[in-house]
Order: sequence, then C-alpha cells, then structure tokens
Amino acid sequence: MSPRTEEQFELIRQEKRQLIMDTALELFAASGFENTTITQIAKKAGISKGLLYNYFISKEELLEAILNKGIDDMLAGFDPNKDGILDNMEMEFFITQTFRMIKENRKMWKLYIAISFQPSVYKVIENRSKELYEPMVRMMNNYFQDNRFENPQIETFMFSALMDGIAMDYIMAPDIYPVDDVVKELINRYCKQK
Amino acid sequence: MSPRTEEQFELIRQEKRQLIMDTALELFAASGFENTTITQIAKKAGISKGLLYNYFISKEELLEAILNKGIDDMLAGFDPNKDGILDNMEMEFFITQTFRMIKENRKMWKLYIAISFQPSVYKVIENRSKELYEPMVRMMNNYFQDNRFENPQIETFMFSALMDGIAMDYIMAPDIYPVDDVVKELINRYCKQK
Amino acid sequence: MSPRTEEQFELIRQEKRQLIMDTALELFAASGFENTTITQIAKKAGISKGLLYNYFISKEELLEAILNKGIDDMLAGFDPNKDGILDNMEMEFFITQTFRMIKENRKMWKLYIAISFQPSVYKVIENRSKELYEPMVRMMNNYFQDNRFENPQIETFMFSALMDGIAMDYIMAPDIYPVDDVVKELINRYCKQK
Amino acid sequence: MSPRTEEQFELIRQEKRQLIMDTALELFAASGFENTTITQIAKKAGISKGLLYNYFISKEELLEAILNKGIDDMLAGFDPNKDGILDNMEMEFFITQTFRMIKENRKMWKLYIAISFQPSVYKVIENRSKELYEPMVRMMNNYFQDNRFENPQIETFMFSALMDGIAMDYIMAPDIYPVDDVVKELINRYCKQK
DNA sequence: GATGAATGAGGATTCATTCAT
DNA sequence: TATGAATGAATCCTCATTCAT
Repeated sequence: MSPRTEEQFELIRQEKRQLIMDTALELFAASGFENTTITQIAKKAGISKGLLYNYFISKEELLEAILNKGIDDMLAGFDPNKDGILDNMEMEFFITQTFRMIKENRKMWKLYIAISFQPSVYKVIENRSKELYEPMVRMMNNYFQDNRFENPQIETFMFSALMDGIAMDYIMAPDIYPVDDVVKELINRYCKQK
Repeated sequence: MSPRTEEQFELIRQEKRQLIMDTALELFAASGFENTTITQIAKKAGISKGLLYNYFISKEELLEAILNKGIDDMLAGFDPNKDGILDNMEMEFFITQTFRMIKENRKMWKLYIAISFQPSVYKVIENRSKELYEPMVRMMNNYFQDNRFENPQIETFMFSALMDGIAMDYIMAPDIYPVDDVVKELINRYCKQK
Repeated sequence: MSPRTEEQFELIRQEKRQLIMDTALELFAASGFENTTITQIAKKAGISKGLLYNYFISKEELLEAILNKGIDDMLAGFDPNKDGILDNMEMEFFITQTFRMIKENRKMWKLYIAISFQPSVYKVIENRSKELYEPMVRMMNNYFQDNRFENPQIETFMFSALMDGIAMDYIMAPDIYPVDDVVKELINRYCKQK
Repeated sequence: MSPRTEEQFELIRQEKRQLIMDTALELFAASGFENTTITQIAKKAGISKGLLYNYFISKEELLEAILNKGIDDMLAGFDPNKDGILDNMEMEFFITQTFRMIKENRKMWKLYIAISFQPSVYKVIENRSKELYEPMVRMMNNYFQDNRFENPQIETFMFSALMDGIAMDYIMAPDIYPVDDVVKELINRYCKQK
C-alpha cells in the first residue's frame, strides 16, 4: 500500500482540473457566469464542492482559468505577429484558422463575449484581450495597406466588423448558421486577386 | 391647493416609472443584470425599495420593461414591414436610421446583447427579438434579391454580420470607434448604383 | 398609513443595533469569537441573519463595534490624561473607578483579553488599546514618581501587574472572586500616607 | 540495511509526534486554535495531513496533548505538594522556578491563557488545570500563614494576582517586558526576612 | 403613495476528517 | 508508514421581496 507517486498525483490533478473547467464552461456558456452555481458545477462534474475549491481558489478564478486557456489556445493557433507582407494565401489561412478555432471553442467564445460586455465587473480579461486583438488589428492593417486597398484604415474596421459579426451570429445560432458558406464568401472578397 | 387630477397622477407615475427604468438601465449596462441590486437602483433613483416594487413587480419584470421599451423604440424608428421594392435611398435611410437608434440607445443595446448571450435568460425577450429581427432579415433579403445581388442569401448573411459587427464594436468602445465613418462606408458599398 | 418618521427609524436602528451587540457579546464571551456563529447570535437576538447584516457589514465588524464601544466606555469612565500631580485620593478614585468599570463590563473585558491574545489575527484593537493603556501607564508612572516611591519604574510594572492580575482572576471566576476585598487591600497599599 | 529495532521505531514516532506538537503550538500561539488549520500545521511540519492523523485522532486531541504536556512540564518543574513549612529560600525558589518555566514555555502559556478565556473550550483542560493550581494556592496560603503575614487569605489573592499579572504582561510583550527585574522585585517583597 | 426594517432561501467558501493507494 | 485527493457539513454573507407604518 505504498502511496501514489508524484506523477500519479499530478495526472489526477491535471485530469480533474480539466474536467472542472470543461464542466464549468458548459454551464457558464449555457446560463452565464452569475446564473451558474458552484453546486451545479460540482454536481455535473460528479465531484464535491470542496474538491472544486481544491483546484480553484474561487469561482472567479475558475472563470479566469477558462478564459485564459481559451485565449492561450487562440494565440497558439495562429501567428499574429506576422510582420512581413501577407499575401492572399496567408490571409485566407488566417481567416480559415480563426473560424476553425472559434468553431472548436464556441462555448468559450460565447462566455468570453458575454463577459466582455461587463467591463466594469470583469477587468480580468482586459489585458489578455489586448494581447489577442492588438496584433490581429495590426496584421489586418498591414494587409490592407500592403495590398493597396483604397482606404486601409476603414477597410480594417469593415473587415473586423465582418469577422466579429459572423462570429457573433454563428455563436448565437451555431446549429443553423451556415458559417462555412459565409466564411467562403468572406475569403472570396478579401483574398482573391483584384 | 387644488387636488391633482387623475391625469396629473398618471403623468407623475409615468415619469417615475421612466426614472426607475433609466436608472436601472444605467446600472445594468455598467455591471450586468445580476451584479446590480435593487438597493443600488433605488438609491441611485432616489427612491425607496418599496416604491420600486410599486412600479415593477420584480427585478426581472423591470428588465423586461427596459428591453421591451428598447425594442419598441427600435420598431417605431423604421418601417421594417416594407413589402415592396426597396430602392437605394430607402436602404440608406434604413442603415442611417438603425445606427442612429443604436447610438441613442447604446446602453440598452449593450444590455440587450449581454442578455442575448445567456440563453437561459434570453427567453425573456426571445419573442420580442423575433419581432425585430425577422422583418429586418426579410427586408434585407428582398433588397438583395430585388437589386440583383449575385447571391442574395449569402449577401444577407454578410450584410447582417457587418451591421451586427459594427454595432458590437461600437458598443464595446463607443468613445473611440469611428462609427460614422464606418457607416458611411457601409452605405457606399450597399446603396450606390452599380 | 404614513411611513415612519426619520426619528422612528433612527430609534429602531439604535435599539436593534444595541440588541445585536449585547447578544453577540454574551455569546462571544461565553464561547469565543470563532466558536460563535452568526446564526446563534441571530437566533438568540430573535432576528434573522439578514437583519444582522443590515446593521453590521461583517462578523468582524460586529466584533470591532463591541470592542470599540467597550473601550470608549472605559475612556469616558475616567480621565487618564491627568497630567498634574495625583494625590492619594485621586489614585484611590482611579482604582475604584477602574474596577467598577471592569465589573460593569466584565464580559466585554473577557472578550477583549481573549482577542488580545491573538495579535496576529486581530490587529483591529491594537490602536485603540494604546489609546487606553498608554495614558494609564503614564499616569501611574507620574504617581509613583510624584509620591516618591523608591523605584517608580518598577513600581509601575508591579502595580500594573496587580491591576491586570486582579482583573484577570476576577474575570475568570467572577462569582467566587472577592474582588471588593482585594481591591480594598490594593488601595490600602498604594493610596495611604506613608 | 539492518531493519530498525522496535525501539528505534518508537523513538522516531516520539520525535515526529513532538515535531507535530511543536509546530502546532507555534501556530496556535500565533493565530489561535480556531484560526489554525490542519493543513497549515502539516505543511509547516513537512508532513502530510494523513500522517498527522496517524499521530493524533483529532485537532482537539492535538490541542489537549500540547496543553497536557505543558502542564506536565510545569508540574515536574517544582514540588507543589510541599506540605511542611516553606521558608523564604523555598518561596524564592518557587517564584524563580515558575517564571523560568513560563519563559521557557511562553507560547504554550499564551495558548493556555487564550484557551482559558473560552469557557466552552476550557473544559478540555479544566481538570488538569486544577491539578496545577490547587496545590499552588494551598502552598501559597500555607506560606503566608506560616510566615505570619497579617491577612494570609487576602495576601494569597494579592500574590496570585501579581504572579498572574506579571506572567500575563510578559507573555503579551515578551520582547520588551523586563520580566527579570520585575521578578527580582517580587522576590524582594515576599521572600526577605521581615 | 412612500419608507426602510425585516425575512429567508440560496450561494460561495472553509476545513476537519477519511480513504484509496 | 505516508500521501494528498476527496468529502460534506457548517459557516459567512447576499439580496430579491414583503410588510407594518
């Protein structure tokens, strides 16, 4: 009856932590952060409330962990620091990649947007958000400048709005929104030779 | 010292009701529905909690009233039941009008979107939302068909995404977003003779 | 059915606040701060838990209020800032007064001492304590100097220890400790012409 | 690699048990019994929570063990059952010895006093306390009677109060309290030929 | 109409203790 | 012997709502 090894414990911790985060995200996305109780999360995850607090020091820290993980995944998913000139292929890849990530992390993004609409409450994600958005915007701006769009500034706003709008509409109604067709059209407009 | 007439009382009631709604909206938009307490609203409105419940039977009904008022205003602001053919001028008017309403009711829209991201809460306004969206979508669809856009179906999705995205981006950062310029460009693209 | 006047509300608040403090002190003194629950206090006071939090923002703030009130009472009970020369009568008055206050506020002092033994936890009363002790010690020192005791410094320590020890022993066993006799002896020793 | 003998195991057990008690005392004295968690104790002692429960069946039993050990030490430190006549030397020895023990077990005494101020907790050590106090009081009484103090009864109360008060004041501020000087004066007053 | 004291159900969090390994 | 994940009862605290005045 020797005790578990360090590795065994670590494995247990990793798995349980992920289980809690997944379960919480599910519920947060469905009902919102405030409308989800720790009891609900614990019950759905099949663990006790106490154990949850063994992994996250508070409900809010659990939220942060989920959002940070989501942002990390997004950042890892593409290279936004592309400083050189983006050609059409690369832009197409960026768009495809972005929506692939959004589709894979739909619930996280739903939560993320919901939280973003309460800035005074959740300054938590403010900094992480900038990490994500600023390089993206810079990249878009470069693209529209380099590819001689008429008004790169405004084009960036329009394109961003399109990305955001498509993402939003898709997230709101994932089952019926023809996201692939719309994205294809988006690529058509922005990544083809003029 | 003549006693107030029935109408005067009614007027006072209406004004107080509106005061409560305005105050609540302010707070809901800033911190979210769940993070705003009845006590906060009453204090900011300068009335007692008891009186607030004289005007609204519950916190949720107060929310509904605010959202319904917002949707009513929006519906009143344009004629979405336009069945005939929309010409470019009319489309331009629709866009201008829409963003004028959004700018005027920014906080209400912020609240509205935040609520929309919580399905379990969203049911409160689900039906009213459809009242607003469905005719809009029908109208857009008609416009793109009538004006011989290549793929009216997809065009409607793209255009809606643009509208939603611009609105969202503006609402998120109203102080720095160049909404007028972006909307002008939107009109340029969609309301000019081909 | 006109609402209560400001004064009526204020009266209610004063009385209820005092009721809560009295009840809490009773329990804190009997079982200690940590071993007393808000539920116990509320039940004993005949009110709801919620109401308690209408008067005190936290359990700890309730403790502070009780201790501060006790210290205020003590400070009001005698003039520790006596800078001039204390004669025997005045010293006798000081001793008598002190023990009168201790007897009247026995439970508060029990709580106060118990709390004092956890300095790392309750820095709360540190400052207030100084307010109370420092002038007392200064006064004693003056007395022993002015009245030509052999070693005023050490005499102050001895006298303080006696006061503290008597108070402590009395508080521990108020029903059987002959505090009046002991205090009489104390006065005999320290306030009679040599 | 010879297997440890039974005695070696027992020795290890004793040492670990003592380590836990020392660690716990440290924390109990600093923050109080209730404010110290088992987790804190285990972490500071460098062992697991489970192991701690291998040595003590409950947190309360750990407290009892600490206090009992302290009382045992105290009892072993002097002979309170002196039935014959105590001379001045012996009284001096008693006082010196007592404060030497208090200084050596300062934290234990801090805890002991803190506990004593919570009747509902005090029962844990009530009986052991009597074992310690009653013979002491009897001894003092005898001394004052035998040495023809005017009012031995009251003198016992005064002397006890002095002992308690000095101990208390020292324990409260061990770093600045001139305990040696004060004790010397105490001896001066009570152990010198009249 | 108007007030704010009062309620109590419900939520987040803590922690002594257990137990599989 | 030794580990720390896991439990759940208990605790503090919140807040929408009610109600006597």
